[in-house]
Amino acid sequence: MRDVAEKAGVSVMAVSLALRSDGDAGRLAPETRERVRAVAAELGYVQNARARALRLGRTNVIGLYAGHGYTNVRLPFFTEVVSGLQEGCEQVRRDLLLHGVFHATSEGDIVRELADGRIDGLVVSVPFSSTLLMTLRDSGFPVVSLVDPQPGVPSVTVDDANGASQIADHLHELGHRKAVYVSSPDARIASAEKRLASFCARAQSLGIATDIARPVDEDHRHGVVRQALANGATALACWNDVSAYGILSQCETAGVRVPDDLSVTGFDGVPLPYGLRSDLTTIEAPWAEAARLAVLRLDAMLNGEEVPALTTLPVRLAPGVTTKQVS
Amino acid sequence: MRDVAEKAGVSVMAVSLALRSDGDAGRLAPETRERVRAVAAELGYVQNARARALRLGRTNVIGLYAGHGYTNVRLPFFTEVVSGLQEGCEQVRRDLLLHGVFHATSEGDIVRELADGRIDGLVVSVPFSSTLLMTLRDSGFPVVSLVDPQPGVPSVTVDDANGASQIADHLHELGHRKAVYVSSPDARIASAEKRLASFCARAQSLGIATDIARPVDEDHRHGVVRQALANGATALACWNDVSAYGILSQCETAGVRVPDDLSVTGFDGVPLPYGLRSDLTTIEAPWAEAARLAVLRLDAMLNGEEVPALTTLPVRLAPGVTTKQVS
DNA sequence: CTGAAAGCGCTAACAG
DNA sequence: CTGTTAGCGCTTTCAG
Repeated sequence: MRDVAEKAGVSVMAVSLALRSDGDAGRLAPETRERVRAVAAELGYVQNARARALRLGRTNVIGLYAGHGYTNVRLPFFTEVVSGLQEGCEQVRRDLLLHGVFHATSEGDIVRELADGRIDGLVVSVPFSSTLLMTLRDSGFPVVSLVDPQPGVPSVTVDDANGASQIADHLHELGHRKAVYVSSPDARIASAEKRLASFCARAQSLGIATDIARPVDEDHRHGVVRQALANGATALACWNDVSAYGILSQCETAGVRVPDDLSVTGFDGVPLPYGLRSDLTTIEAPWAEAARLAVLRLDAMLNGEEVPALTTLPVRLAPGVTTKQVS
Repeated sequence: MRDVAEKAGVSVMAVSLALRSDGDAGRLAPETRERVRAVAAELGYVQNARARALRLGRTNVIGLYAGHGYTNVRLPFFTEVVSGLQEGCEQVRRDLLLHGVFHATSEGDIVRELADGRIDGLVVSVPFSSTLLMTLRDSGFPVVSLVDPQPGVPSVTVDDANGASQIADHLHELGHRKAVYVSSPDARIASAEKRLASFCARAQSLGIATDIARPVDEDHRHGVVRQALANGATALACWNDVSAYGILSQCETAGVRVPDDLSVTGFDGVPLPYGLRSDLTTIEAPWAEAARLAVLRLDAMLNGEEVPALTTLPVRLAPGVTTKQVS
């Protein structure tokens, strides 16, 4: 920068001003400005992001925290989330940092890493209230919660209750009168419990008898399928697609035909790659859009704007071939 | 930091030393060190990454460049690549930056952004020689190329030639004597051309007559399928899985049965989500592993070590149900 | 409209 | 073994 200043016959200050993209445009004579820019281009000068970050107190980078360990983009759900974050980042001209270091370290270390200034703010996706998130929030670090609303943290989520109730409606229309709701083994997951409660409430009012299962592994899922059939259930409503595909896989090994012997539904509705059609009847939730909005919220916070405490996006039923009319 | 120093009754310097994780451990009395650490913990002090980055001249962050626009993690190929990069980053304790800003800007701006110090090095995945990459390389910026080897840049790739030749062998064993190779419409993609050349060479020596197609869109792919059947071809070998799934989709709309009427093969073999089995006969290429190695190479470069110019990973045939014996 | 000085928070040198 | 000095590259006062 000093080189540029010397060669252009101005002060370092002037160079700094001349290269400012939009801010204080009027402070420098257009002529000087252009001359400085020309010299800078000639010398191949690029502003140093590190120095800038230190001086300005921000990096224009936001991070993603999705629990200990790095985010598994192989899970379709996170593929969508990361895609949405990228879209949002492009929109607000920021970069996205995928943290790679907080595996197998203490929670204190993780907070330290997240709040050490390498990012300006964080999108958090943890399924239940975490002390880590609360620590971050209490320290005044800008955080937005995705998926599961967290107290005191602006959140973006989808309408779990409505989705679950749409599933109940769908099954009712198809004539199902006995179902099993396959929920998460971990009862702390807020969104899962919301779906469960909403499904059961709706099912009850529609006259669908509902059992609840919380399978923890493949064997257990196998048992759930057998038990359901033994009890005369005609449908299995799963709390998310991952769980639904697990059930489908067990049905296949057990020789249970879907949807002839049993109807199966999921929740999330993330598109498959390669344009492959998903056959699963599910609730399509706009996770990418939710993630994009989370970035916009975070950006607004960083700009000192007020942001809504909660944004809930609508979901819709996507009928597949895993549900059918009860004969 | 000054607060910590005062409270512990030492100089700022001592604090800096005490908090160093591994480096100069012996320079400070263990006792002082512990005292300082205790005070730091008490005050909730965290080192400022921005200041550190400026002073040390590095950020411990590496970036990914996969062409203009942000990397589409929805493409299974990039899902694998990003996963591999994450694994590598964890291993070398660095973060991964997904750039969000270089969409719709000039190439100069992109180079400026990539080389402005926000990242220490870059993993590049571009299918053919790009001036951007050469500019970066010539400026001495640490770069590793993934997928397509680039002159003067350490590269990690998979054995395209061997994979293509395995496909030819497979088709030959199944009795195919006439095939169409479905390549990329863009003849500049080095890996695609390598696969094409290797397939054709092997096919010829095995006595398989091979036509070449370079379909640009769905209509065109439709034509390729019809033409292939009209010409008596019994197999379509596609240069990658995306292209193969496109062909399969056209076969379906055209009422062409796979593999009864036509065998179809792909290349990449990326696993599908949800444990779904892919039915496509393809070449499994370890892209995640390649990406992980790319990070290790980059890290080695940044540590001033010598790195091999080219690393080629082996691939293997994964037979599916889209190929069968010619009757 | 432009320049000079001060400092963001940290660490590498050198003294003590 | 510890403290002092200087400076990474930039921008924000405050004078000119």
